[in-house]
Amino acid sequence: MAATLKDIAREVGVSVTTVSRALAGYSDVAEATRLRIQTAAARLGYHPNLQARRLQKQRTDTLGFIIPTFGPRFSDPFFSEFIAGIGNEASLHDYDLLVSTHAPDSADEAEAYQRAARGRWVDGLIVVRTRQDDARIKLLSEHSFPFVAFGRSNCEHDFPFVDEDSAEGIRLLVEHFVALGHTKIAFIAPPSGLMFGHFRRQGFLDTMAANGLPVVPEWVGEGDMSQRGGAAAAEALLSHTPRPTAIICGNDLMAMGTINYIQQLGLKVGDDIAVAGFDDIPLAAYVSPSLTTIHQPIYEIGRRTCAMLIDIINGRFPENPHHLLTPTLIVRKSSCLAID
Amino acid sequence: MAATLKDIAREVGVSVTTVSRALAGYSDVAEATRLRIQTAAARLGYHPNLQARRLQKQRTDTLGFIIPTFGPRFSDPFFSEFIAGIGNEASLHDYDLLVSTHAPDSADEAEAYQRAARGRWVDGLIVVRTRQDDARIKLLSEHSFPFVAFGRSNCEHDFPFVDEDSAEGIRLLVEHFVALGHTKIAFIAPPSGLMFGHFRRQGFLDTMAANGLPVVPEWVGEGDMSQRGGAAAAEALLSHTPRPTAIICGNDLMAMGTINYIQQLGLKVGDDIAVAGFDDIPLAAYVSPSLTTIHQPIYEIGRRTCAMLIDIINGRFPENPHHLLTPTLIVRKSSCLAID
DNA sequence: TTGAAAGCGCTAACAC
DNA sequence: GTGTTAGCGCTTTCAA
Repeated sequence: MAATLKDIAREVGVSVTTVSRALAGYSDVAEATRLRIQTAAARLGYHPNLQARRLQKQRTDTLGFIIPTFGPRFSDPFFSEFIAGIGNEASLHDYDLLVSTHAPDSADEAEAYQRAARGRWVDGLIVVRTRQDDARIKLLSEHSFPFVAFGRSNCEHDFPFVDEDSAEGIRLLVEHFVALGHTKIAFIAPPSGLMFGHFRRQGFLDTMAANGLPVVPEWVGEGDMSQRGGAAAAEALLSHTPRPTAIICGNDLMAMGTINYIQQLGLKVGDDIAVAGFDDIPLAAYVSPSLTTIHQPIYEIGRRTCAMLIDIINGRFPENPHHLLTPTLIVRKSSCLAID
Repeated sequence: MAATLKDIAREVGVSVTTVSRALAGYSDVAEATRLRIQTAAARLGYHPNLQARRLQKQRTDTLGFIIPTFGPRFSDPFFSEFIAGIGNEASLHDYDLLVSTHAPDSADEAEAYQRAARGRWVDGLIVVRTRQDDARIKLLSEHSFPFVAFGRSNCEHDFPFVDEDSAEGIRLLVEHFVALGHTKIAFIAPPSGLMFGHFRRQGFLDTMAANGLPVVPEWVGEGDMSQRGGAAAAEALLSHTPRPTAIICGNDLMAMGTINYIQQLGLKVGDDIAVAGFDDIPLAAYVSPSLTTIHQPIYEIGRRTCAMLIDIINGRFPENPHHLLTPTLIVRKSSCLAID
């Protein structure tokens, strides 16, 4: 069906080897021969069989990204932004990107990582949403399989990562509210099994303490990172008296759920209750009121993570394999309608 | 490094052939032998080399999805939702999903499709955002390369697709506004090079005519599907007098940009000016005012597209290769604040 | 029930 | 400059 080197060789009357070298641009081929070969290749519509090349070269020129997602869908804008980053960086370096989704910590997921680490499925992996005692990191580290994580972890292995200083981000948010005069500040944390959930929660507790503010247990909730989860956590928080006057949410999606719930109560966000999120997803500026949040350059993080991985795969181990990015506070109306 | 069939064969003292058959579950292997082989395989941590298997089997068990995107990023939630659909369906059938991004109609994109069609890069492709005289469809059809499109086209080839009846969706929107008493209705169309842009525009013109309403040229704009594009088009529309009282946007993102611009003018969306979108992205319900729109079950469409492709790859050509889905109107506040 | 041999399409070491 | 040979790891006739 598709033309092979053999077809070209037969056509031109040379050996398969010569064709291979001519097309690969080796210098030890007579220009005349190369020309005839190139012509024939073009005429036959030759494209190399990638499987064959990969088997021979013992590399797939493919990167893997296993999305840890519960349920059938991921509506989390984080992933699309991140995929765009790694995808574009990968194609810049002629790598393909293989994407699949598996529930976090499922047998399914473990199997996928096994396959990657042992089956030459891909040349390297990108790991996101790092977890406490992350089994993925353990496995890959033990197999010395190339990978880069978005997120730190608490395991004994040292591994390359890009991460954002989540605790610092939360600190900015808390101090923003303190500066606005708030003292009754609530927090809706991401799941603490996730490392960034842990860091964000810790950042909240530390900054509250540093400012001499009390942490009311009823004002510290937890949500599953979705709008629905945010709304549910907000409902729980706000059913207690006295109410907090400000709510920091562990991510933007939960902040949107929170805003929605507050509005249902007939209260005014940014006036009666201040709200902030974390991530600065593209729509954060468009919801109403617009969302005060911490900017994470997800696209850029994706690119850097991917670039680092490609370096590692090609034996260029980075001098500094631990990138910790400094977050930026984005003040919008949800924290105070009067601002701006 | 990684264990191969040969390693197991040496270990157990049988031939590679026997190991292969034992592991593949063939019945012509003595149970005792199989057991020894399985034990050895487990102990050595054997995982088949996928490249080798693929080369031999002449199939990759991989599906390709080339995202047509301008610029460095795709913040369009459509893609993440769609990828989730195809990704999950693919993994259900043990297919991998290869994702890459290329600018529509670029040389780059053409090359990627060539590679797919001729280089045994993937077993089949999913094509989205079909275009007028779509070169991708032409190429794949001529090579009889398995693919399924999300969207129809105007080319001479007959090909399998899943699509939504965009014209019908717009009809629902126009008649919704007509029922609310609007007569001055504007439209911000998606690029007409895109087939759904064409259908949506046509749906608008037809329904306006059917209702005896004038189509004012200044009230028909076009945007690039982004918030920014929507805001720009809205600005152009609203600079004319008289102003329209309702604006139908070709997608939700543009509707959000439009809403934003209207609010900047100090006007009230759903009161001074009614706005509607198209797609029902997850956040449509969360923006303020919530967005009247046409629901497209993107996730489900992704799944069906993918399922159809897998059927085709495996020689099960569908009885009906043309799925046209009926859209649903979702009425929210942006079309009329008074409505629930 | 098992093994030998061939071949998927490509690359690379080595000879000529 | 070019060809011969071998081999990547696997599956699959075909014999034994």
